[in-house]
Amino acid sequence: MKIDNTIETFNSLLKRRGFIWGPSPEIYGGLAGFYSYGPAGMALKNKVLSLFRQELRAFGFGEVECPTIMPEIVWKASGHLERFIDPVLKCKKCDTMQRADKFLQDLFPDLMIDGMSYDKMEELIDKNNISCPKCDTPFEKIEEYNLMLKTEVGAGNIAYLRPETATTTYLLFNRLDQDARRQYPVKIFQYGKAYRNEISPRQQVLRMRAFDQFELQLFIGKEQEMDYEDFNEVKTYELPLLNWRLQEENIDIPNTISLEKALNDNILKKPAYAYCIYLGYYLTKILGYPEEVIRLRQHSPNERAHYADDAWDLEIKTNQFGWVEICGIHDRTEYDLRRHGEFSNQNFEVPMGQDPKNKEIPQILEIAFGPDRIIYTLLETAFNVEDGRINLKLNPTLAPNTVAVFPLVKNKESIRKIAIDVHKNLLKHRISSFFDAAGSIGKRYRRQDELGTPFCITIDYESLKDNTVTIRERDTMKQRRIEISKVPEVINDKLLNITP
RNA sequence: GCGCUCGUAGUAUAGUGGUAGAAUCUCAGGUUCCCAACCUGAGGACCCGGGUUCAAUUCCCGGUGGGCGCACCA
Repeated sequence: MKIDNTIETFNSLLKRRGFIWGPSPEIYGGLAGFYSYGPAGMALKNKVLSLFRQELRAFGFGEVECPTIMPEIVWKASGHLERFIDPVLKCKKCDTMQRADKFLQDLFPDLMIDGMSYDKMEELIDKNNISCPKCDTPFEKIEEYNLMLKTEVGAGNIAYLRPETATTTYLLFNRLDQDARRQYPVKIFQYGKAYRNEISPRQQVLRMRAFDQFELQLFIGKEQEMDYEDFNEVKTYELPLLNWRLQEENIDIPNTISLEKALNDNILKKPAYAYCIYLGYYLTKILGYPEEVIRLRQHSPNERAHYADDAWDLEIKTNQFGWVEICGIHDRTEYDLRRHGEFSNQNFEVPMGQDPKNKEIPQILEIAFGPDRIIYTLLETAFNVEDGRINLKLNPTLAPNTVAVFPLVKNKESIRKIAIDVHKNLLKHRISSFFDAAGSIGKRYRRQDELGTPFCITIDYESLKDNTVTIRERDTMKQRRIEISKVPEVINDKLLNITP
């Protein structure tokens, strides 16, 4: 097939090299919105997750894991049952579907549609003889479209697959409060699957019906939010911020300013929230995205989720899909804990300051990553074609294979033997090494370039004489000779120099 | 979900009312060796179901999946 610098070449690479396959199950024709990761994709994903876990330990976060299915009451309390079910109007004739509330709001800008009952909406439709905008046929009655996947647990207990991991983390609040010995902020993250019954999933893994979330939560006091110690360490960092007022003026170039200035200019309100924005940006940056493809975009007030007081998306610029949200940073206030306290009859007020009598429900700040979107955008931004050669310029620490080892020729037993020894020694040092003897040496280099392997070791005739091998770097294709005994050490050194 | 459009080896494609052709790929053997070389041999596909027909991968209908547009996107 043709190798050129196009999105088609990239899309076929994803499949050919075992990054992403689907929709799954492919042999049965596939189900829209479900994808599988191949070995290369999974290796990359695992390396991203490991890096995140390692970093978050350093930032003082603990990890939890909760069930992906929760009873109905949880989603009543969280507000998802109400907000994730959309009223829809279907035309009797042409089957066009409209979202009832939005449709009516557009027709009656002066009425307050939000919160109106379905009966009231029907009444409004009847009174005004509203019909399908396409074919002028009357609508069917309002139906519900539930974005949550419903299931039954045991006999007849209604439950839902979680539409986000965050809520399940909040349900542990009283445990976490004790576990952390009331040392606020309590910092917790959860990684796992979430499910949404998207009406029309498109854009590959960017909008799946079963997807990963990696969500960080800060449980924090109201006062602490405004006077947050850790913020001082990061306040001078400059971040590309595109606030909603800029967007309203049709400006889509972010303002790169320090967090301190953003607070002073009232773009951000709370130092602790600003810190979360920094943390989201930091975790994104260490994955190796170039600066120019990252921006932080604020939601306008009517774009925000039902629980959010402020919301910023961390977006990556892609060729295929434009700006893609890979992380959402939300100020969820005390909404979630208040609701779960109410619905479960628990008292979630805890003393947050010096005075044990002064109790409050903690605020929640959330940093929610979509690992699948990370994988896609990492691959797309790393994809390069240079003179007909595909080079996947992944961050070397994240590449599926760290090293590949080749015998220069496959039919010289002495050379092959050394190559296998070098390969095994690398594995012994727990360095991801891949052995390949098939095809010409050039072809083997190219195969690894397509996987983003940063280093290739080749054993040649000279190796037989002086115990040295060549190490070739992916981006420059330059090579130099090093001693066989030093191979793992050299690789580790190189990785260390690149690691953030 | 609606409309338009498309679905052929792993990948990207040609083509046909009488079951497919080249490329690349994969495997084996040979040869060469530091950037997709060459030779020999082999392997591999018409999205699913129904209909029309003597015969359907091809035509029709339905489903399903992709792309685009509309709607939706916590």
